[in-house]
Amino acid sequence: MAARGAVQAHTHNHKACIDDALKTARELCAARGVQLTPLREKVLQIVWKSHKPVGAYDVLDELSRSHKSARPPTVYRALDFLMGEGLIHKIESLNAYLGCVEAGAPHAGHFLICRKCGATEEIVDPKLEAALDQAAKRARFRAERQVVEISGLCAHCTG
Amino acid sequence: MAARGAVQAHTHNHKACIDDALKTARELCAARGVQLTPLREKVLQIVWKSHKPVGAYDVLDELSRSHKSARPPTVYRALDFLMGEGLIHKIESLNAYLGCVEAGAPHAGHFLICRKCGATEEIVDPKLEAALDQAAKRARFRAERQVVEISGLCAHCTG
DNA sequence: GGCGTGATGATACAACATAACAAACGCCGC
DNA sequence: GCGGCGTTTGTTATGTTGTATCATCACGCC
Repeated sequence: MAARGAVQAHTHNHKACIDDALKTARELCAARGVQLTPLREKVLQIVWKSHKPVGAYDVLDELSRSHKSARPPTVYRALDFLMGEGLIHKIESLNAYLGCVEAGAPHAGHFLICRKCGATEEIVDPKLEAALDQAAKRARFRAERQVVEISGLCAHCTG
Repeated sequence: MAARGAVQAHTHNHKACIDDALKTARELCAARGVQLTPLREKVLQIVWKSHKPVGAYDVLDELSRSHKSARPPTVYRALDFLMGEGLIHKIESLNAYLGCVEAGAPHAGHFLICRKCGATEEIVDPKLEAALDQAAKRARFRAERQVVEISGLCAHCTG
């Protein structure tokens, strides 16, 4: 499935990737009894346009084409909803947002962010999760949220 | 030494902790031939006033008492200098800054952030570092910077 | 003295995010 | 039908965080 696991951002079929993400989102929201309204779905689609994190005001610019009344709160509310449902992540080090490739499975998001091409890969690594849990446990710290963002150069850009 | 390793933010002698951090900073800057000017040292001292991350504009408020001419660029320039010398870290998830307890030893900063009391502990954990390196390596990603911020409740606040 | 470099002063602005209240919409019980 | 309620969206304004740009100052050096 195009949107799962280690996404090859430079080579994959991104249209299928978006379609899949939107389909998953519709199913999840239906199952949960929450409303993935046209506005929210449009925002999700905009965030998914690439595998690069997108800023809220970029979303707003794009959204404004179809939604003339869109304003910052319009966008932030939609982003908050989507984050609440686990459909997107916020990349804290960039103040930007990214589609979640594991929507539906509760998880912390861990990311590899290429500073050259901007492509950002969400990684799922049990060993890393274990190491994070252990580190918190050692300090008798009750972890609730993990922000793990590794920036550098992706395989494609070092090549 | 008060400022080293796992700081017990709730119990330790913080005055000694600040003094130690400032002393280390002066020594490091002298050794490197860079200028820890009075302005920069004052900013460092303000950041070190607690073990809670402090916002740039909070630094500015505090700095203004002694430096009437201080403006946002004044503060951001000092913070940039201090980060460049590895004397403070930026906590991305809070847009705030924190004194570095391992100044002088190049390292990624990994943090445990208590959402209740705000105390933020910098952790040094070789296993976590190894897990992060491995995760990047597996994706053939050349890591340059790591942002690792775990928020939740500290040992003191879980009771 | 004149020059180069690094640090600070000063003004303006850009980028990111939220507060607060109003209006619209669907749903449900009556 | 319609009145009340919860959810979503509209609207205006403002708060917070961070930079760009150019001027000025201090110091060492030849």
